[in-house]
Amino acid sequence: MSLTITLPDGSKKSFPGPVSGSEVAQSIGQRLAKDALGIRVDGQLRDLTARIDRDAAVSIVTYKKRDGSVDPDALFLMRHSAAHVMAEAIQRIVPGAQLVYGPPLEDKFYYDIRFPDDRHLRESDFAAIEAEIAGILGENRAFTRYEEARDACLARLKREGNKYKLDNAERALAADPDAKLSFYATGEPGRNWEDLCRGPHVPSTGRIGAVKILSLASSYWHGDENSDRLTRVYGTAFGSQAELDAYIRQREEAAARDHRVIGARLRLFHIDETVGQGLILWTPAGSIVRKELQSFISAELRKQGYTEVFTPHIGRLELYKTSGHFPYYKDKQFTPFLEREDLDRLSSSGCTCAEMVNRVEGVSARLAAGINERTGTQTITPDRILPDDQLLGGFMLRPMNCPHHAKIFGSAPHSYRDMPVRLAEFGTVYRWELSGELNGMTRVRGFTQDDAHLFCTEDQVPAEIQGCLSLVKTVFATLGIKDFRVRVGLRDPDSDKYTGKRESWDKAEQACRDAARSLGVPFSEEPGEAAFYGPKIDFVVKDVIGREWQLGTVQVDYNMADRFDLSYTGPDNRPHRPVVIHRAPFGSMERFCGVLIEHFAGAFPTWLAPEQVRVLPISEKTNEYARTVEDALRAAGVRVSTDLGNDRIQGKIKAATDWKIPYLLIVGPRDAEGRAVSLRVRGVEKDAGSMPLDQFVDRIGREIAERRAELSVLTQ
RNA sequence: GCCACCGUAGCUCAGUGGUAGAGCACACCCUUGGUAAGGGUGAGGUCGCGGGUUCAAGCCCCGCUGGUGGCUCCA
Repeated sequence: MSLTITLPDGSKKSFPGPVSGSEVAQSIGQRLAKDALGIRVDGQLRDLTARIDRDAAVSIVTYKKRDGSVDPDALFLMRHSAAHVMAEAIQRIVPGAQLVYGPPLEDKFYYDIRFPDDRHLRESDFAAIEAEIAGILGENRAFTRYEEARDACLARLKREGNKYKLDNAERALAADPDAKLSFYATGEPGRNWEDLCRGPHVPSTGRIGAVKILSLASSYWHGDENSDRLTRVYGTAFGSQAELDAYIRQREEAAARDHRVIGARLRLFHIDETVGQGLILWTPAGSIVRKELQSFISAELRKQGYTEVFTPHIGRLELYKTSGHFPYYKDKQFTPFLEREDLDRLSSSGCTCAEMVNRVEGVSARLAAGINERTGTQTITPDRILPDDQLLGGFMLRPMNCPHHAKIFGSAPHSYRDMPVRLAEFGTVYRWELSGELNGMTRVRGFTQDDAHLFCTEDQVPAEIQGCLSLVKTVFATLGIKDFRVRVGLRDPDSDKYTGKRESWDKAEQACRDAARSLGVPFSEEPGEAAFYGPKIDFVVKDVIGREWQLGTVQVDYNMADRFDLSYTGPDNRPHRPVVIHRAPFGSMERFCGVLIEHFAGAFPTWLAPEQVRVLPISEKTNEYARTVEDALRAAGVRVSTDLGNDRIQGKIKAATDWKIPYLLIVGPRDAEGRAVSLRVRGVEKDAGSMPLDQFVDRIGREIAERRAELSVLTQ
C-alpha cells in the first residue's frame, strides 16, 4: 500500500510503504538528512526514526530554519534529550537518585529527582555532572525508542521500585488506556541507561550542542506541598557553545535591568529588614513616580464618574467574618491583634493557645444565622458557632478593601437613579506571603491597590466592565505598555460551586469576553478560573527575567452584596441587590511601579521622571545664571536641580546621565548672554544645540502636561 | 514554608587562619574647564546576628536572620 507525503512547500512524494522520517529526509537530500533532528507529522513532533504509515504532511526539523532562525522544536528535542543525559550523569554521581519527571521548558529544562536522604545535590557537584554530560555527548549514543506492553511495563517499573515513574505510567494509562508506554535507551536497550519517556528525542547524544546546569530548587511531587519533596535540577541546552554563552550573557544583562537593581541605583525605593520583609519604603524619588501615576489614574477616574473615599488600614474581626475573609483565608493574612484586656483576662484564667485561637475564629449564632439566611447557603458551619461570652474580638490588618467600601455603600440609602456607585481608593492592604515568595516590589506583604468597587444594577454590568477596560487601555497606551496578555476567567460548566444566577453569569461572561476583545491584545478564555462569586478579567505582564506577574483584575461579584445585605431601591419601590465589580486594573502601586521601572529601564518619560531637568553650569562663572534657569523652570512646576560642583562639564554630564535625567541644560557664558540654554537630551550622545530659555520652559511644560511618552522638546 | 546559593564601606566587589582593601559615591583643597569621569587629600567598617573551634576567625563549625533563584508547561 503506497502512501503520499506532503512537504511544507506543498510538493508531494510517494512511497511504496511505511517510511521513517530519516528516509523521507534522505529522499529530499543528503544534507537535510544529515542535519535532521526530528520530524513533524501532521504538526506533531516525532523522532526522526518514527515510522509514517499513512498519508501525512511531514516536515523535517533541523536546528536552523530556512530563514536562519532556530527552530523552537529543535530546541525542544535537544533540551528534552539533554534532560535524559543529565539524569544519567547525576545517577552515576549519586547512586540511588530516583528520577521523577524531566520536561523541556521554553528556554531550559529540568529534572525532578528524589535524592537519598544522606546525599543531597549541591552546586559544587555541577562541574562533575557537566563533565559526565560532556562524556556522554562525546560517545554520541543513539536515542533508541522501544515500546513495551502495558502489563510488562508496569511490572518492570514495580520491580525497579521507583514509585514516581510507576505513577507517571499509571497516569498516562488513566488518561488513555490504549496508550503505548515507551522507553528511551541512551544507546542500546538493555546495555545503556534507559528512562520511561514519551519522547521524542534527537537521534543521538552527539546532536546536543552544549549543556549547562543552571540551578537547584526544591519542588513538590505533583506540585503538592503535602507530598514528597523533590530536588529540581535546572539546565539548558543549545546547538552550540556560542549560543549557550550568549544566553548566559543575556540573562546577566537582564539581571542588570531588574527593578531591584535599578530601584537601588536610582534610589526609588528601599526595603529594610528591620522594618520587615516585603514592606516597601518609598523614597522621595520613587514617591514622585508613584504620585504622578496616582494623579494620572485619579484624573481618568474622575472623568469616568468615580468618587474617591478614604478608609483605615484595619477593621474589626467581625467585619472580616461577615465578608468571609476570616478565617477562611487566614493563612494569607497577618495574625489578628487582640485587645490587651482580653489577653490579660485569658492568660490569668489559664486559657490555652489552642482555645484562644478557637475563640478568635468562632462566630456568634446571630452573625451565622444572618449570613446563612442572606446567602441562602450555609457558608458558616455549626462547628464555628460559639456562645457570645466565649467569643474574642480584636482587629485585623485588612487583606482587601472591599469590606470597608461595602460599609460605605451600606451607610446611606441608594436609589436605582443613583447607580452605579463607584467608590475608588488607593487602598493599602496587608497579606502574609510566604517568605520565599517575596520579591522586590513585585511580591510584597503590604501594598496599595488602585482599588474601586462599582455597585451597579445587573443591567449596568457590561458597561461598567467596558469602562474598566477602557481605563486600562488609556493608561497602558500612555505608558507604551503593549506586551501584556489578558486572561478571562470563566466558570467551570460542570461545577455547581458558583453563586449567582446562571443567566447573570452568562451575561457577565459575555461582557468580559467583549471587553477583553476591545483591548486588541491576545486574550485567553480559561474555564474554571472564575472565582466562585463571579467571572473576571486579569492582566498579566512579564518581567525582565521572563516571569509573569498579574497586574490588575476586574471581577464581577454576585456574593458580596448578599453577605453585607446591601440594597438599592428600584423603580418598583422595592429593595434590590446590587452587583459589585471589584477592579484594580493596575493591581498594586508597588508591583505596577516595579514593572514600570523595568519597562523603562529607569529612563522614565519626563512627566514621571523624579528629576526632569538638571542645569549644568560650565564653570562657577555661570553659577548665577544657572540659578536663574533653575528658578524659571521651578516656577513653571518642573522638577529641576543645578549641579554647582567643581567638576568639569564632562564630569557633570556623566553624573547626570547615571541618574537618567531626561534633559540636561548646559549653561556657559555664551548661553547666559542670550538667555539661552544648551540642550542635551537623554539617549542622544551629543550636543543637541541651543534654545531660548523661555522656549524650553514652554515646551517641556507642554510635554509634561500632555504626559508624552517621548522626549519632544526638540521636535515640538 | 521547602531546596540551593549568597551577605565585607552608601553602591560594585577583592580579601584560603596572623594589624580590614580597591573603584565609584561623599567631604575638603587645587583646578574655572563648552558636551559620557581633571588632580590631590580625607572621612567612612560591631566583615548580617549569636554561639563554638583556635594562641589567633571576615575566612573553619553550628544556629539564627536577611537576600536571590526555584517550588509542574502532568511520562
